[in-house]
This record gives sequence, structure tokens and C-alpha cells, in this order.
Amino acid sequence: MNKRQLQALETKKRILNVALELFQEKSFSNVTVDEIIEKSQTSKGAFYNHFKSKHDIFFEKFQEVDHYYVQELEPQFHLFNSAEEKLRWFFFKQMEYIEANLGWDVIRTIYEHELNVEADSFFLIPDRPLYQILGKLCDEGKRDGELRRNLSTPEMVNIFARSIRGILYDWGINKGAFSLQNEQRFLFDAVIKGLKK
Amino acid sequence: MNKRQLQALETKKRILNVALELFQEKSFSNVTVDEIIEKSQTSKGAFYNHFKSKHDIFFEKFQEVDHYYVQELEPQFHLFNSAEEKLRWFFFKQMEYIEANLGWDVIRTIYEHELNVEADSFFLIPDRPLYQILGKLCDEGKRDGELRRNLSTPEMVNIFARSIRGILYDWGINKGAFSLQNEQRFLFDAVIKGLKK
DNA sequence: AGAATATATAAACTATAGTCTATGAGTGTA
DNA sequence: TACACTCATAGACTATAGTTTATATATTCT
Repeated sequence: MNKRQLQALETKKRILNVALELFQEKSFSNVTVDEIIEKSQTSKGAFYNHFKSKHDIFFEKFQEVDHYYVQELEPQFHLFNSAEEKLRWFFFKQMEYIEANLGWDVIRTIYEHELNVEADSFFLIPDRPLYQILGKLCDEGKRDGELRRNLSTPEMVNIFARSIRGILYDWGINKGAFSLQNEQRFLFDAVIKGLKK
Repeated sequence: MNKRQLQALETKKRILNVALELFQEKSFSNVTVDEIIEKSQTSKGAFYNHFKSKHDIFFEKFQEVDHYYVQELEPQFHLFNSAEEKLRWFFFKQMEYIEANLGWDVIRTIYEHELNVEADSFFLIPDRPLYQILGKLCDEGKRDGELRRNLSTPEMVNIFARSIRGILYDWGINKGAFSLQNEQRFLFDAVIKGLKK
């Protein structure tokens, strides 16, 4: 890494840190880009050189979720001996992680952005790790006779994905007023039970 | 109604019609307020006198949904003899109505707005007719021993509301790419089955 | 080493939703 | 009928996300 790249990285980090700090303090929508660049002693040019948009800052953070699923959760599936238990645990850990590490403002912002933007939708990438993991678990459940076979795997994955979206969206509009970790159980228990044989 | 009120109503109608026409043609986000006022021969003042925001135009339309539930659907519940059938039919008619009368751009816009705005959330009104109808059906199902009794009615209503949100949100980001009427069944069948005794 | 190139940054500019203020037509009253 | 009042409308103004262009400095090539 040469001097120039180093300085660019420094700038990016500075913007990112100041932005996250401000978002934490005042929430995403109450922070302006001008404020971020002023407080980080940079400029519009610098900001938009490093980030596609104001939303993009959270986007990077959000993408870590899938990384967490693959790196931390998937390797532990073997500890459970039914697809049902794996699914239950997976949803639990997922919501726990989101509540502890991202927070409602990140979720709210990402969910808003996804509704807004033409390209770059994260939710619509068909081979997003989340969907692959869910697909594998559904296949496994069907193979072992735990889950219904009259639904295709993509259909089942859709059901799960929409349930996740439903609860996270709700959490967002409620500004994190309920505990994701506690509430997730009601919805996912019902859905999983509904998909059993 | 005097001359003045009449003219105001005329202006409002003119703005509304032009706006809806333009939204239909180019979708909500590709239409500017300036365009609306130009094409309707009005002004910013007139526009914001009649509507709280650009989003507000769709909001009025969206609120009709609850009216439809109460006026058209609720009176027909007696035709079905179990809470389960009523719920199934209710979700079917709901999604059918939304698909036929509102369309994905309305849903997308409303869902975006709800994430955005501090006050005036429609989804968070606790005695919104939708929740009351769902509550009644849950109570009925529990009373008749169809539905689980280890969940409170508000908890069950939440599960349904989040499922609705999940599928509608998904429909929004997919720009109406799937048929709500057809797809709703997969999710709601599973949830209803999961909530049965 | 010096010229040519690439690129990070600065900052002016644009687009657009929403606010504010002035005006004049319509309404009600003495 | 004349006067005061109100309210719908016009349009200038503001806030803010995002774009464009210019510049200066680091890097690479000869």
C-alpha cells in the first residue's frame, strides 16, 4: 500500500467513524452529509468518492450479517440433530446478533434504502448466503421427513425470508421498542410448525 | 358548500388526479412535485395546502384498505364456520384487493413512508380496524378450541401483522414481480397451521 | 530526473421536497 | 354597500442529498 492509498484509507475511516458516531448519537435521518464532512474535516468530494450514498455507510455494516451467518453459525449446525432445531437456533442467533450489533436504526435505514433504490438491492441477490443456508436446511428437513414435501425449497425459503422481513420491518417502524430476541420466537415457532409434516 | 370551498375542492381534485395519473405512468419516485403542480396548473402553496407531503397522496388511497375490510369483508364472515376458514379467506381477499386496486408502487411508497416519518404512522395505530378484525378472529378461534391458547391475542395478531408486512414488503422491493394473490397462500397457510392447536 | 498520468480532495453547482410570506378574491357583518 | 377578515393560492426561499469540475499531489513511465 503506497502513500496515496494509505491517505485515502485514512480519509475513508475518518468519515466512517464520524458518521457512525453521529448516527449513534442522533439517528441516521437527523444527520446531514454536510455535518459529517464538516466534523471529519473532509469534503463532499471525499465523501462521495468513498461511499455511494449516505445509506451506503450502513450498507457495509449490514453486509457483515451474512458473513456472521456463514462464519459463525453454519459451522455449528452439526451440534443439532434435526433441521427444525437448526432452524430455530438459526433464527434465534440471527435476531440476537442484529439486536446486539446492528440496532434498529441500521435496520430501518437498510429497509428504507431497499425500497428506494433501483439497482444494488441486497435483498434480491438470489445467491445471498442467507438464502443458501435456508435452502440447505429446508432440503435437509424434507429429506429427513421433518418438513412438508408439497412445497418447493425456493417456496419455503421465501416463506422464511418474508417472515424475517416482516419482523425486522416491524422492529424498524417501532424503533426497536420490543426485544427482537424475545419476540422472534412467536413468529418463527408458528412458521416452522406450519411447515412441518 | 360556498364558492370558495368548491374551488378549493376542485383544486385538490385536480392535483390528485394529475398526480395519480403521473404516478401510474412513471411511478411515484420518478414524478416531482414541480411536475405535478405544473401539469395541474397550480402551485406549491396549493399542493401543500391540500396534502401534507408527496407521500400523503398515496396515504389517502391506502387508508381505503381498512374501509374495505370493515365494509366488505367483515359482514361476510358469517358465511364461514370456522375461524381458520375466515382467516384464510380474509388474507386471500385482502391480497386480492391490494393487488387489484392499489398496486406495488402504492405499497412500496407507503412502506417507505412508514419507515421515515416520526408522527402519523398508520401501522402503529393500535385500534386500526385490521388489528381489531384479526383480534376478533383469534379470540373466536381460541374460544372454539381451533387455535392455541398459550399465546395471547395481541401476540397472535402481531404474528399475522408481521406476516402481512413481510409479504407486502417483499412484493414492494420486487416491484410486484410475483402474484400476491397466488403467493399469499404459502405464507398464511403455514402461519395459520402453526397457530392451530 | 522530468513528463505524463491517475486520483483523492475541494468546492461550486443541481435537483427536489418542503416552508414561509405576501396577495387578492370571497365571505360575513354593520 | 363598504369594511374587516379568512383562507386558498402563488411563488420565492431553504435544506439537503447527490453531481460535476477543477486542482494538486502522488505515481509511473521514458
